[in-house]
Parts: sequence; structure tokens; C-alpha cells
Amino acid sequence: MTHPTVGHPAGLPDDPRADVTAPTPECPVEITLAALHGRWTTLVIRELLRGDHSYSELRAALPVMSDKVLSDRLAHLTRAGVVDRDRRPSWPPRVRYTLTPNGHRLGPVLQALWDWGAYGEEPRSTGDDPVGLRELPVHPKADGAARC
Amino acid sequence: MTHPTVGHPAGLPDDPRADVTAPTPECPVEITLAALHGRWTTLVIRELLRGDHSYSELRAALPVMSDKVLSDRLAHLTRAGVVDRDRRPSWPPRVRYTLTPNGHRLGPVLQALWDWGAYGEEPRSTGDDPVGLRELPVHPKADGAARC
DNA sequence: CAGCATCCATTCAGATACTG
DNA sequence: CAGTATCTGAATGGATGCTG
Repeated sequence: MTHPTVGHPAGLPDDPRADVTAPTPECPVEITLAALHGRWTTLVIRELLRGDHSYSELRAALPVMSDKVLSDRLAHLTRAGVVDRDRRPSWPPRVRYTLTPNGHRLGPVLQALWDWGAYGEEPRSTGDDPVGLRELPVHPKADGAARC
Repeated sequence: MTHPTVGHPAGLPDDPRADVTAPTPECPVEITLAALHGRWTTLVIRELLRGDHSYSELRAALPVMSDKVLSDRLAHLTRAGVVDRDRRPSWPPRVRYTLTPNGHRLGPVLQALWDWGAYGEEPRSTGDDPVGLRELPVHPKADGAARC
């Protein structure tokens, strides 16, 4: 064990990456943060969690984002194995962007991010929770988990 | 409902923030990403999840990080309500950094980030999982969840 | 339709040096 | 011990204009 602390209860796997002393590309947390990296990235993923889109549909859904940033994000997410790009050799060109299985697995991740940020707020349509312990309900469909 | 899609099963709260078309500071996902923002941030949080530390203990645990970045991160995390700073008026000055309750709640968030990044890898000491479906076990202690 | 090229302002992190 | 001040280079994102 590289760093025997309370973080390492006996019997659990001690992944050396859990003890890195610098941000390395091998650390799973860094891998995920790298995939989500950049402004607008989570919004693009949210749109794709709702279903596949063409480039112009994404642009319409996120009108403030510039073309440069949108194509940057799509290229980045494609390289990260999150997004799949379907080029249809036709005229006008048709391209459909879809999430890979790995991309769909980001649903729970975005849900966890949402939950932390939404914690302790006043409830809405779901009903009251005076204790302030309310979390947004985890949707049965993993896809429903991703919001923004 | 602002944007009736598959993302919004009937009966679930439809938070308008789930449909923002730009990265706003009110979106819970953005809030969390803002808290985690910056290189080294998750590593600082990991160290504090293991227990409270002094400034120099953090510096020793993360030796490559510069003083400037460390104090930047601690200030940022303090502003974000993740870290608590205990100044002891003595000589030499003693300061202890601890996680707030909110900070501890980042444990599951880091676990979700870890899980996505670690997915599909070969298992280690826990035993084999030929199917490749292994996830790192969720620790009983929420704190143990955070690694890097 | 689906983009890439270019330019520019801003932010960020690392290095170095200094202080209550 | 526990930081802050300053500088610099690199990375980022937004605006604009052009192409297969």
C-alpha cells in the first residue's frame, strides 16, 4: 500500500492511482474530468443524452455557442470516446452525432454533479422537504439523469 | 415544461435549469464543476477527505504543486463552501484545513468521476471480473470514495 | 449543411521572490 | 509556519469570415 490512511480500509483494492501526488492522465478522476473539460461540454452531452442530433440541431439547441467551440467540443468528445459521428456521404452532407455506450454512462456522473450543486435548495413540484435533505430523484432511466 | 423531451418523464420535477441553453452559474452542474475547477483541486479535496491538514502537510502531500496554486485552491474551495479554515492565533501560526459538510458530500461525486474513468479496466486485488463490468466498490464510508 | 481558419482578449498555472 | 506579489508563457473561448 503506497499511502496507508483512513482512505484505504483493509481488504479493498489499493489502486496506486488513488495516491498520486500530481494530476496524471492515468488517474480515473482526471480521465473523466478531461472528458468533461471545457465550457459548454456538459450541455452538449445533455443534448445528446436526449437523443442523437445533427450539427445544426445542436447549434439550434445551444444558440449562443459559436461554431468553433461546438466543433471543438464534438471533436474532443469524439476523441474521448463519448460521442460517435455518423457521416452520410450525400448532398447536402448529413452528419448525426450520437453518444457511445461510454457516453451514456456519463448520465450518472452528471446526475452526481447535479445532486451536489442542487443540494439543500427549496423543493419545487415534487413537494416540500422542510429538512432540506431533498435530492433530485434519480431517474429510472439513466439518461434522464443528465440535465445541464 | 420548458422543453418536453425524453429527458422529462411525466411526474418528475421539471427544473428550468435542466434546459438552459448556455452555461449559467445557477445550474447545479455548473456549480459543482465550478467548485472542482482548476488543476490540483480534486487532489486537494482527496487529501482533506482523508482528514484535516495543515498548509505544510498539504504541501508535503502534493510536493509538485506550487505555493501559489495551493493557496489559490484553498481560497477558492473556502469561497465555494467546501473547505473550512481554522486560524489559531499563535506563534508559529497554526492553520488547519478541514472539509465542511458540503465538502464531505463531494466524496460520492469524486467516486462517480472515478467510476467512469476506471470503467472496463482489469481488476486488481479484489478478484477477477472477466466481463469487464467491474466498478470500484463503493466504500461504506462516503469519505473513502474519493481518491484522486 | 457542416464545418475549419484566423485573430484577439482573457484566464491560468508555474516559477521566483518576498512577508506577517 | 503560512502564506502573498509579480511575471510570463500557454491554453481557452468568442467573433468573424470562408469552404467542401
